[in-house]
Amino acid sequence: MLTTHRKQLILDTLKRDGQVIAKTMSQQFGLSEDTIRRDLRELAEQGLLQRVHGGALPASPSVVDLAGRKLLATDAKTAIAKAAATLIQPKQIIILDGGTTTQELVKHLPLDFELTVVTHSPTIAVALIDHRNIDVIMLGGKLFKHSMVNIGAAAMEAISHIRADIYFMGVTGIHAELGLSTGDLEEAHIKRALCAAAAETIVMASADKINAASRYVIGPTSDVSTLVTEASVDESILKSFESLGVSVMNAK
Amino acid sequence: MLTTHRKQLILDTLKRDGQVIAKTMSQQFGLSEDTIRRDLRELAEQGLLQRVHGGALPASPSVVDLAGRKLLATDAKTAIAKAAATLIQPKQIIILDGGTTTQELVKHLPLDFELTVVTHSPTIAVALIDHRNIDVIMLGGKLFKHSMVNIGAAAMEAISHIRADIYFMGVTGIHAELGLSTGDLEEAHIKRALCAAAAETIVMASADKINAASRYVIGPTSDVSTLVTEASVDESILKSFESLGVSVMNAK
DNA sequence: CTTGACTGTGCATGATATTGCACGATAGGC
DNA sequence: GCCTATCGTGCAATATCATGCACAGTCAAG
Repeated sequence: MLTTHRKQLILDTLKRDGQVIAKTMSQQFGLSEDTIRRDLRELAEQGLLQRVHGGALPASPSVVDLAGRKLLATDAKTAIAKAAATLIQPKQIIILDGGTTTQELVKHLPLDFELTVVTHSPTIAVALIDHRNIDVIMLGGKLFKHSMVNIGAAAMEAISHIRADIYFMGVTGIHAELGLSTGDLEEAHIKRALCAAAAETIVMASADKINAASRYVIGPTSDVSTLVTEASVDESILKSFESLGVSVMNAK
Repeated sequence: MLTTHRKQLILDTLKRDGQVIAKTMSQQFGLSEDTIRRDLRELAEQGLLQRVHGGALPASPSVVDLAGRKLLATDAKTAIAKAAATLIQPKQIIILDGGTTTQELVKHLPLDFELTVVTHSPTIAVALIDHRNIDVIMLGGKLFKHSMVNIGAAAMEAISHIRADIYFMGVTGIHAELGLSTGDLEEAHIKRALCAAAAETIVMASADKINAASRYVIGPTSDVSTLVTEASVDESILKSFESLGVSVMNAK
């Protein structure tokens, strides 16, 4: 048996069962555990799986995923969301991204505010339950649970029928030269499309997102009409955004 | 068993029951309480749970609870949902309506169940957050807050691209002669379309829905393959359903 | 055909992780 | 305040791991 073939079988087993146990594999192939361990080590180096004591798990660790799901908004996020909420006029049509900051924004809208909200996040839709005068338009698609937003072709198609006043975008990074970025390719596509579907785009970003860049680019920073951020951000950096045509709003 | 896997199961139990008891877990895994305690300690260090005397509690209030608590389910509904859950096979594609009963059904699916769920209800989508092996496809549309489901032309269009194994339908009334009915015209349209998009339709209905009729008709009762209901319903009425080709399942 | 470099494998060895038990400390019920 | 269940820590036994090395098979150059 080719080692490449064996490694493929290990990956297949991992995909099927969600885990691989070194001992079981060694028995199955009739080889020593050492050999399997070597395979696992090599596959781990290639990032194809995650090594644990006794065997291996899929590369994207679900435990980390659970750990990363912090729904707690910081004070800064609350302040930013509150400031951003003042930019909304009654009866407008606005697009809301998923994410904790937009979630906070919803909390700062009066319960009888008149508005139409377009969103691809079921979490946002649920958060708007009690706002009796807000019409919610949901964009469908495949739910990307990491960010709790719908993505994929169906989402893109749905966006193409939308024309909104404001798009409130959440980003992983906003950089004067490198532009807007996020951690997932599909999400980047969706955000780009939403940006195009709205007359203006407002980015809400806490200090750690400013002049940071992530893996996938959404578009140039000049696409943004207003950036809402914290007061603690360096003046000169904000100036560089303003020179790109972005009006900066400081939440205190 | 991998220790990582065991920890995952502990977290699953915690999510499902809202608490974990060290003694119970040790018996379940056939390990000493010391080992469980060690696991709990480590998980607590990662902030994934909160350690208490005798076991552990969730670290932060669950999103599922926040969304689900508002709608309280009766004992009958719980029993019906539990029975209905047994009709689902792994790796199937199922359509879930909105409503309290389907919400209950979600709670009875194991957290590692493999499934594709199509839904037009953001509430259901949010409830499926922790089911790591369930792919969620959301159908967009205009959110009808009364039932928390997406309706309208966009929803209809999205449905036309779907082909599922089972559709779990919630109804306001199921009547031997008057058929299936619901309180909103748009919803009736959607339900009709979803019914056509699935190989079989399962209706979950508590006693008060049986032989009741509402304003808008979804379709004939013969469209239903299985009716899941309570034991308290009159035998002769259930017989009348069976003569229409509906197989009746009694949740006790 | 022979030789030597290379690869895949299994085994030995010391290192590390996991587990169960013992024992004293602590918490919670009454 | 007492009693019991639970807890944390240290320790020993076992399982699993990484590393180095030996051996067999492959392949290509000489």
